[in-house]
Formats: sequence, structure tokens, C-alpha cells
Amino acid sequence: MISSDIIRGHLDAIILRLIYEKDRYGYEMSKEISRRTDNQFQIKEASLYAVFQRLEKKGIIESYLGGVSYGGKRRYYRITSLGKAYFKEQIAEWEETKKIIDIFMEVLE
Amino acid sequence: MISSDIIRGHLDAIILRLIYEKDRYGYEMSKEISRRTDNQFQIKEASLYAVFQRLEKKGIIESYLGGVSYGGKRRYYRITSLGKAYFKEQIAEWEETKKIIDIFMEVLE
DNA sequence: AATATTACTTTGACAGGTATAGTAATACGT
DNA sequence: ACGTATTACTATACCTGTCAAAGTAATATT
Repeated sequence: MISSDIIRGHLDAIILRLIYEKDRYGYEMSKEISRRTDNQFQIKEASLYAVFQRLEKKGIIESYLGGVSYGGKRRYYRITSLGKAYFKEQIAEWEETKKIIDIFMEVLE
Repeated sequence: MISSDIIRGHLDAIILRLIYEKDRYGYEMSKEISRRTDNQFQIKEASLYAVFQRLEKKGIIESYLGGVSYGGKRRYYRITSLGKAYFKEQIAEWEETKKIIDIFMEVLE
């Protein structure tokens, strides 16, 4: 299991990536993240919805109510054009970050 | 420049790496981080000393006062054996983290 | 009818990082 | 001799992202 301090700052990008592929709702994304990481990382519910609020306020994603099925009414999220640009920046930043941290993580001796 | 949220959680490891190589004092490490990253990442002074306090409290590093030269008295830090083990864990965790985030950062289409 | 699962929301707390300010000693230019 | 820059560390208050905990509500399963 990956600690939250290490993953911190990457949740926005992870969520965005999933919404970039297609419109999705929260619970679905939570399950999809666990699936794709073989349960090595599970996003906590509270974090998930905090990300939605943050990104929606910034105009990076938009939401709309979808159908009700087996439980509460689903709120779907869609990425905006601003969001697409933002995600591409995040990818670039991630590549930079990897390089920088790798400088200090190379094996000693 | 890398954002603080992205780097968050990696400061401990960066500092530890430098102390692992040899005993060092704060200001020196600050400069060394800037140098090794070509100024792409500069650790803030307050963050630096916060890391020292945290790591020393956990027994991961130890400190002693060194000579005075061109400014205040230097406080040197040395890694403990606990610290060496901790750093190796951090490396392993970083490798895992990279894999996980890369899953979501692969280029689309 | 009771329980499990799906689905979302809110609140409060915590921890890491930073801005800001301050102390103090030494070197350098004029 | 004096002012400024640089080296070096410390303390305080604040911001932000993440999460624990608790709650609401609808549908499916037994």
C-alpha cells in the first residue's frame, strides 16, 4: 500500500486521467483505481470527493446527474477543455518530478 | 520549478540521501540540492529545518555542532543505522510509486 | 425483514510545507 | 571604519491536501 504522503499531489492527475477517457462517476473511479493498481492504491472516499470539488471550482471538470442504479443517484464528471490542457501540464510536470527525485534515489555504492 | 504538493513526502528522502553520503549541515544541503537539480528545485529553509527536527525525533539522524565559519555555528547531521534502513525503504517505496502513477500518466491516444 | 452493496456528502482533524521574521557572525567593497 | 552581502540557524503562524468518521439514501440479496 502506498502512503498518502508519497501520492499526495497526484490525486488530481489520477482522477483527471480517468475522466479524460470518458465521463465517469465517483464510485466507479474509486473501483477503477483499485483495479488498475492491483489494489496497491485505494483512494479514500473523502479524498475523492475533495478532488471533485477542487477541480470543479477551478473549471477543470464539470458534473451532471446521471441515472440511478443500485444505490444513490450518480453524479458524472466530464473534463473541460481547460482540464485537458491542465492534464497535459500535469504529465509534463510528472516527468520532471521523476527526474529530480531519481537524482537522489539512485542506489548508493 | 516543481510544486510543493508534488514534491511533498519526498523531502525526507532527499535530505537523507545527502546525509547518507557524508555528514552535512543545513545550508550546505540547501545549496547542494539546488546544484544537483540545476536550480529546478530549491528547498525552502523552513522546510529544511522542519525535516531535520522530524528525522532527529524519530532517531533517523543525529546532530552535533561543528565549527564556525563565515556565519553562524554549523549544526552537522549524521545518519543513524535506523536511518540507513529507513532510506532503503524509501527507495523501494519510490519505485512502487513511480509504477503506480505511471499507470495513469501514460500518454492518451 | 434484515443485511449488503452502491453512491454521495459533510465535518473536523492532522501533517507537511512555506512565508515571514528574526538572530548572529563573518567577509568584502569603498 | 562602515554599510552591505553572505552564511547559518531558529521560531511562529498559516495554508492545503488527505483522511477518519459519521451520516443519508436507494437498490439487491438472502
